[in-house]
Amino acid sequence: MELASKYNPADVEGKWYQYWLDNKLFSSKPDGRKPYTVVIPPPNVTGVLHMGHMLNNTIQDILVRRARMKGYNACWVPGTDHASIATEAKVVNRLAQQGIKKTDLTRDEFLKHAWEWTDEHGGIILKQLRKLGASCDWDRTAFTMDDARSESVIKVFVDLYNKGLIYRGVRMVNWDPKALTALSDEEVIYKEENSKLYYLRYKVEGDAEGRYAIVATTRPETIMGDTAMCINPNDPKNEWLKGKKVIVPLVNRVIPVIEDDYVDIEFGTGCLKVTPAHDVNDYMLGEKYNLPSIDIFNDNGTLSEAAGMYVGMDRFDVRKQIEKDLAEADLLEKVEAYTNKVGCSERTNVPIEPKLSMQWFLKMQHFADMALPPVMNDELKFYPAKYKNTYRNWLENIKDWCISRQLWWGHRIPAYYLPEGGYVVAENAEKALELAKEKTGNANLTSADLRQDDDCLDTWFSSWLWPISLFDGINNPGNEEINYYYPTSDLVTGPDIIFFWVARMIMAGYEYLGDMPFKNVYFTGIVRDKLGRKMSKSLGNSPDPLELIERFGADGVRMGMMLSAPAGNDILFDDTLCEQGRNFNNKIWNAFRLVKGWQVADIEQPEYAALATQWFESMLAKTAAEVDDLFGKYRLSEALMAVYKLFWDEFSSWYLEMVKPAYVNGEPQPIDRVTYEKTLGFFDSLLKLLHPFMPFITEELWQHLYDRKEGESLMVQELNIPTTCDEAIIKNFEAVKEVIGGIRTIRLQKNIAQKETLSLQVVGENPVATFNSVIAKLCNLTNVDSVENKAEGSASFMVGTTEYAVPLGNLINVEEELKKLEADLAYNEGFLQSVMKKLSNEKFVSKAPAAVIEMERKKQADAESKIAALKESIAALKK
RNA sequence: GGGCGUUUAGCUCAGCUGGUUCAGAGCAUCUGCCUUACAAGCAGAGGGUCGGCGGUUCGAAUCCGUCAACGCCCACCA
Repeated sequence: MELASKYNPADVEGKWYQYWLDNKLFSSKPDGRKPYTVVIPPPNVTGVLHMGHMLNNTIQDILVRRARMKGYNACWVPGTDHASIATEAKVVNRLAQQGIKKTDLTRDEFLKHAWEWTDEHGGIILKQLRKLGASCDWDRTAFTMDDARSESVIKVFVDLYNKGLIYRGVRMVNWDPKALTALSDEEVIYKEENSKLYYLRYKVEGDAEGRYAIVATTRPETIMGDTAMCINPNDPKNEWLKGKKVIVPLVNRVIPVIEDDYVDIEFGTGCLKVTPAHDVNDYMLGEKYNLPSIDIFNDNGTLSEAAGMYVGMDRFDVRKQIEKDLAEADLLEKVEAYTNKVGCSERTNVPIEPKLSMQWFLKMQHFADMALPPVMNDELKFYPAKYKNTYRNWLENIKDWCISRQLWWGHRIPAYYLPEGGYVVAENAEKALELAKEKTGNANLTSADLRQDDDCLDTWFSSWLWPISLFDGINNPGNEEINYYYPTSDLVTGPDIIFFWVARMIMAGYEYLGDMPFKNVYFTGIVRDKLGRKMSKSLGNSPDPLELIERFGADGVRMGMMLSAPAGNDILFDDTLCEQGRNFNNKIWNAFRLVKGWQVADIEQPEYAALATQWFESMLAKTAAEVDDLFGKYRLSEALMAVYKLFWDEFSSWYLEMVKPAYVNGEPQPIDRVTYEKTLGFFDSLLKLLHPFMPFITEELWQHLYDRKEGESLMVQELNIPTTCDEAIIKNFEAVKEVIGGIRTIRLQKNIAQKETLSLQVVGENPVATFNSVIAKLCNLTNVDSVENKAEGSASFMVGTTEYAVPLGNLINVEEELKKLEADLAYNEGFLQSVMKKLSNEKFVSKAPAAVIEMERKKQADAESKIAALKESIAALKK
């Protein structure tokens, strides 16, 4: 077989992915094996793959593939999320481009457009994941708005309503004036903003001196909604305002001065304007003091009729205008620069408007009580564990969840209003009608008399059921799949959705299955550029994942992602990481070329090769054990590094160099069969260890390693490398490496080519004598001799307490050699001194554990023997 | 305003309950090599007073206190 000297991923990736699909290797059905289940964090249906998805899905694929090879029935369920606000916004924009306004359409017409959009763009991202190698069971692909999921959502809503956990009420909610919907608290992002603090003059009614109360506000455009002014009762400077009435500037409405210690005496003038309809705190004051509430805004953020002024203008235009008007009327005391936090919609990015409105809420205390303990006591583990604090903090301060959204794209709330007021909640219109008849006692009601609530549910109200609804556990409780796959094993997601999603899935899990939805949560970091900036479209610093895959191969990119991605740490992504991944692929490729290029003969196995295989067998076992341990701790990048070093350093640089047959007279020699078979076996094991990280190249090489049958695949081989190793041989070999390194250094310093043979002298006992044949081969030595005294004119070095010398005759520069030895001597004498200082410290000797003292004594003895040897060498040179 | 976390070689990070030769890895850097698997490579080398200060201890990167810088989360300050 001829192989190019460079690995070309494009030649193999598509081929093997199709092969895996054709052989149904990703597919999972309940069976007698233990399940290993992962549900994908469903990307937005209209989303496009970005680096965050790459990281997240690479990790999932690594975990899934490894579990599969460890003998689990691995099931990775893919799917997408309908993302109501984001998708609806996209559909509205597209319609706008066609000159169609949403308000011109009926709900059904709009939904038709939305489904068209979904069918067109939906699932692109899932296709892209295949390029990455994701081993999802695609037959299970789900959508949060498909029939089974929708039915589950509605069932759950009805159930929670019947349990008394869902209620409807008028509350101050976060209103998104662009998306025209309420948002949950979690969907509001507070941003620092440079704004102004306006000091407004409120004339005091009937004050003989014509005095003003000065109110500081950031939102002068809301004065039309003022229904009181509030002072702190303990504020001496505003004592004079008690019991007075003031006149709202421009508006000329007379409002009372009320007193509440909510007001901060230190802030501004200590006078607070109270606008119950447009501020959460003011709303509370309004409730408390029974103030009227004037809603001056329309849903889109323009001023309403109720404002009486500036009607129809946008809220921010009004702010500019009213500043002018106030100044003209001499009612503006001053304006100060001010930074404050403004809540913005997570989706549309516009400042949210606190708004009083009728919404549906889910009572959360009940869920919080269930969801907190299992995480705190590590039944359900978070990696990294620091997120337990974040989780706890949220649950301990839980607020009710506003679950209604004024959107059409989503699950419509199954509440039906009765003609004479009131409503019923039911899974469908028929059941609603029955209930309605019961409730009203009117048997003549028809479904036309009922009006279904127009609102949709929050997207997360469907995603929180994801681990259950994917296995139809809501519609079909106790079915075979839910029993088998639930609880799922690992969830891989970002910490940014710990409240939105993770916490709520835990809640739903305990509510509906009485058990956790997953056993472990792996929180990934955020993918940033190498300067630490978040990747964003506007910065243009976000690479296109598919282009990266083209440049470096999927395996190269996967490795690039994983090389620096410890759980919970942000990864600073840089193309050079992928380059490293690509280079590694090439290394594997070329090692394979070497091995498969050997001629095999039935000749005796050389001693050095026998030693090499023994040693590598142990290294392999040791690393396999290490990798097991690291996977157990979800330290994936370290596991990858361990395998990387095993392959590159131990296997390629040491093992292959040791067993590689020599050339004689320009002719390659054959390798003995025993070593050859062992080497193929090692390669097989290495490919298995590597496969979860780099599935494509490993499959390609595995297929060529031996003759394989159609349908066979590395991805379903069992990863069962023995993990017991011979520590002694590993330790001895470390010394061998040092000896070889010492000789190589001498060659380099003296500029002696590898072709020229040398000999090695070991002064005194040779602790690595068993490896002489290995040392001789790698260093091109004619002989390794044990001597009493090294030859004159030799370059020497020490490994441990043993001195090694390479006779070089007149090549030796005595001056240089002396300098080197003396530096070595000085170092060892200094070291001995520090050890002696410790040992002569009575407190140390009396208090430190015996083992530690023993260690120090050994250090002392070793140093002394080294010093003696060095002194001897120096004396010999000086002769 | 609270809470959490980070600070170890040029970069990204390991260093678990304090003690196996005065701190490790990968990348990058430097030196020498186009040696018939691989220059996307090979061989070798250099590089850190473990953020500052103080304490506990025979002994601290590792424990405690404090300060500083950075980051994240939560919170209604107009």
